[in-house]
Amino acid sequence: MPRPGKNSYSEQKPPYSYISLTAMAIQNSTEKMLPLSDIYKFIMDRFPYYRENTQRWQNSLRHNLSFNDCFIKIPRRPEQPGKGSFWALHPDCGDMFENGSFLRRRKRFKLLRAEHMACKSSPMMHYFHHQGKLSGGHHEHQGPAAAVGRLPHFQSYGSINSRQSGGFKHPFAIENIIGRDYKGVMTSGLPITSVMQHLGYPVPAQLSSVVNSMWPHVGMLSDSMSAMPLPVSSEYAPFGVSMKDLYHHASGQTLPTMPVPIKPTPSMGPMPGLSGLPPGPSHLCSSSSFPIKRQKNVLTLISQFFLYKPTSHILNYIETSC
DNA sequence: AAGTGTTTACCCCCCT
DNA sequence: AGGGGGGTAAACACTT
Repeated sequence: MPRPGKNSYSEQKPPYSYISLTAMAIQNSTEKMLPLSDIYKFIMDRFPYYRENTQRWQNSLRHNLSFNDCFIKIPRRPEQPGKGSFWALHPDCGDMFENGSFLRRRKRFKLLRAEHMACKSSPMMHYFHHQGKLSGGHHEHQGPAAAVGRLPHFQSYGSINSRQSGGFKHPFAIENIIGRDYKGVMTSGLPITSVMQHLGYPVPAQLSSVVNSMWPHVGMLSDSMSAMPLPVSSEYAPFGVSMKDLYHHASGQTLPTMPVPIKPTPSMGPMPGLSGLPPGPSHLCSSSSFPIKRQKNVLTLISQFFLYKPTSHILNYIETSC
């Protein structure tokens, strides 16, 4: 097994699986999705081993893209002509790799049968709905703001991962990728209802007043929702980060050019308090004097309002903003 | 035609 | 031995 990071892989096969390599390529892209040809290019640029026998490994890679549920297809826009679709990571596959390392997956990411059918029949819509899903499972406590954050291309990776792995932030986690670029946006204090309006959802005054009365101090999106970059323009380019930033670990430690296995430190235990709550909107519950149950009712109200929009509306949004 | 995407089959390795 | 993850080959369909 070659040691990654120090020596070139020119002669030896990198220790990463095709799934890992593909995930690296996608996460390394600014838009968190890549056409197949760009995935090839990423791999060949970084791993000379893959500059040979291209037919063999590219066939394997395509097989992995289709076979593994952790990869989803994003159709091209009409103004983006070209062959094939874009490939992205499924929003819930963030904890796929053990200890954040690309060397080994902890488990295969597998959709349930129903989910699989929905995803394969309409991946974009599945992606959207999955991102916005609020009830059940570990999404139970996430509010509508989190749903906003999980809209397609507002956030693509890392929230689940970072939540489950405590304080540990993999260098490819969204927290480390986004960095400071969105801090200004996030601290701008946009009300949730404004975000919804920004996305094209008419917000009745009744709903605004409910939100404002319930959360006079937390109706704003703050920097604690750092995993929820907001659209700053009509252009879809929310992840404009340099490679330097990408490989700069949260601790300030600079990583080698090659991704290396990440060892968790003893301090990487679960986040103190707020068990089960996402790192983003946790303050909605923790700092408010309103009972959590009542807040959840409002969150549910908003989420229903947000999600139960006609498909055409959602599709229109995706078409215009992706 | 070439590239892309899907599916099936078989193999190897590792772990339990 | 059985199961799961991963790699490879190949056939086939579809798209550009």
